[in-house]
Amino acid sequence: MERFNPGEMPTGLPLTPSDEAPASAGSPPQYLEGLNARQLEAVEALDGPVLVLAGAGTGKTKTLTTRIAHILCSARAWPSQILAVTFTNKAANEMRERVNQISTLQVDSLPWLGTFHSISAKILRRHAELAGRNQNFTILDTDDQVRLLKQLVKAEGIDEKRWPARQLAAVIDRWKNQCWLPSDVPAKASGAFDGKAVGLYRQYQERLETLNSVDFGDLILLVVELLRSNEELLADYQRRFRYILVDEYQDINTAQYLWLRLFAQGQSNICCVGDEDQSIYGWRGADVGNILGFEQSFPEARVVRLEQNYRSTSHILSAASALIGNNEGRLGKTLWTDVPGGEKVRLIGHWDGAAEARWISGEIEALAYGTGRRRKYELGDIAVLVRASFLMRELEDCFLSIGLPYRVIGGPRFYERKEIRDALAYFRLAVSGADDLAFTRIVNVPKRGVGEKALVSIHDCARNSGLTMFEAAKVLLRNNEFSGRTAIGLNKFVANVERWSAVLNSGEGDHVELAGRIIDEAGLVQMWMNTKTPEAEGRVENLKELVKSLEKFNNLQGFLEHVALVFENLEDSVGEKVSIMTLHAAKGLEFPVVFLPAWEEGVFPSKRSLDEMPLRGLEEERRLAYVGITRAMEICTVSCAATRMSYGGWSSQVPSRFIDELPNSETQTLSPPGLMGGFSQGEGRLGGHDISNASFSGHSTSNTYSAPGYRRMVQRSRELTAGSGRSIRQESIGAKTEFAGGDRVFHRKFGYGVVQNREGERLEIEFKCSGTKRIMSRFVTAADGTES
DNA sequence: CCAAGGCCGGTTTTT
DNA sequence: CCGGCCTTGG
Repeated sequence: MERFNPGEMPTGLPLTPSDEAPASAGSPPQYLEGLNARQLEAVEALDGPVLVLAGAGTGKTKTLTTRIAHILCSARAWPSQILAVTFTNKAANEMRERVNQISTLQVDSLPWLGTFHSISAKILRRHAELAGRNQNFTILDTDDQVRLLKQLVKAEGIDEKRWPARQLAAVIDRWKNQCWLPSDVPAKASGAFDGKAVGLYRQYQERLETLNSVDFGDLILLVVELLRSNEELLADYQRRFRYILVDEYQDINTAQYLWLRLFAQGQSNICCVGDEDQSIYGWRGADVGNILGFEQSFPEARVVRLEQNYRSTSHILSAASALIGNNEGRLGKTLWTDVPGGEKVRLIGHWDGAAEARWISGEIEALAYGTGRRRKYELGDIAVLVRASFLMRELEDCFLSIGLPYRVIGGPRFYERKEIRDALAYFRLAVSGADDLAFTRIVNVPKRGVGEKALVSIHDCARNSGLTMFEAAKVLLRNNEFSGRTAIGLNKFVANVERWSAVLNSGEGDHVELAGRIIDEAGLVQMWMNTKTPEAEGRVENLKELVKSLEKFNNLQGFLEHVALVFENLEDSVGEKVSIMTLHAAKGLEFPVVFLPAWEEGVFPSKRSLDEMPLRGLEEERRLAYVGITRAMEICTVSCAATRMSYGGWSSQVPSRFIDELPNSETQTLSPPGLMGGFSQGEGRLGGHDISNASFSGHSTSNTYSAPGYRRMVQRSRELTAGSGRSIRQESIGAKTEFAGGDRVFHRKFGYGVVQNREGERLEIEFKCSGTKRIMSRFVTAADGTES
């Protein structure tokens, strides 16, 4: 159907193309069936601002996509008149797919459905000259950003150690999230970097402009600036975007809010969907205040609450609701389900992280491979969600050792890997010799004798004569400025790049083949094959993968334009596997079975976020806990350990306050065989929960628990940790002895030893069996000399 | 110019 | 305990 062609619509078209309305009048359209009353309300409230507060598992995406379908099917707007914004490409793709599924009209494309960043890039490319760029500007990622800043910091003669470029990048990023250009940075905020940050920010922006580049923050910021200073343009976009939809509204930052508001001031048909209880990105600039203040920002806004949950059992829901009820800054929702019953949230304490991992692996095996009624789950139905990625290690170690197939979601991104970035830099330089950042990155990768000194002289030459670094290198070569090895290496490099770029410009030959040749001739493959580290093989594989992925594009340029913004992580979905990921990565997902380990003070809630902002930090951590629990459909297990190894040391852990906040009525406390929670919780309680009936699964995890030696160790540890308090609100009142050198001590894991040295709380102890370790004094007790 | 060893520091992560 | 980054010695 021609009318749904995504092509550009002329501006100033009739407001309502209703004369061409599809035959949708009469009985309610089929796509509205199956929506509940609230969802229907959210779909049909098309005029004016709408805030949809969509709790976890309440059909948020369904509502959003149906709303788009409804706008289209009722002929309120053309596809090109709908602005639909998400945060991730994944969400955008899913939405596009589901609109197509719902709509029988086969909308092949909604041109303005995408992430904040990709839509901004699209707008910016059209009007690049107004932002001091040309249409082919490149988008720098964090790595490029830091490299560039490092150069500037160095040039300013600032101590790089005291003010690392990373930190400066973070400051600038924060300012951009606030929508502040250098001139907008308020005096009271400009103290960073000894007050030099604003100046560096200004230089950085100038540098970006001359490089014809923007960073991620600029995409939003520059679009706002563009529209603010061009009334015509703004009016044009406001007329175009008749309906605006925003996903995950709780995660937007100030710049994104201003961005949205500019577009929305036209028609005000803006519909934002979000859940303030799932706002977990405050640390990177997201401001919950935006969703809390929606009704002030958009007066007359209609608020629709989606509270019927279709995901979790009632116990899981109630536990999550009770937990999040402890937060102050809420608009308030009460999730409910009409499906009764289900398993209570399971709580269990362990001796240490390894025991916790072992227990989880045993449970997973029972659920997936076990016999009897419990065997109703596939590995793919099960997820382990952790607060921070360092917690994955112990799990992985354990899963590996028992051969339990798992997959880690959200590791390092494909295009952030060194080998990929190097290859991309070669492509960039071949496409544009002016890409100085690419040049600096790879001129000596692999090593070809072009070191710091050579680079500086190339840089100076380029600066002094206004050349690109690539040109400058050629000039210096011609003038014989370099000695033997450097000259040979650089000459070959220059010749290679020129040859590739000639092939590229001739327009002949296959770009996939060229890419392969570049990687090969540059010596990247050779470089990695010569490396003997275990991951080298994988890197060569990744390079092959990169070349293969080029097949989906028409040319190198097109590929590079997309690579910064939309490069999917290739997920290995081969076979059934348990998923391990961070809580952040789990947002938006659901699993029948969820394990939530390491709920311990300091880990979760994380000490650092509490230190940074005690109140806001705690609330965000609590929302993270809420996100975790609400991922579970049927079985949710929260666990903690009494001891955890980190940074090579051991530390004694206290159960998270969030465990206390789960009501007794919705939880059951399990105990691992032969061990009462690892902690000695006074009268057998875990975070205030009675330890009631034993493990649900009936399978016995491991016999090691009942081995006599193990039992003795547990017994011993119980005595030693007795009185360590059942809640963090109660400080440890355990025997706090001051130790001195020469004292004989006992440690639960390492056994008997002698104190060598003391620095405050830190003891250096030489253990009889385990060598010398550094231990906090509270983890050891005085040994009475009765060791056997 | 570069490879090997010491030292410091170390959440969460998308675009 | 690990990895990144800087210093040192070839």
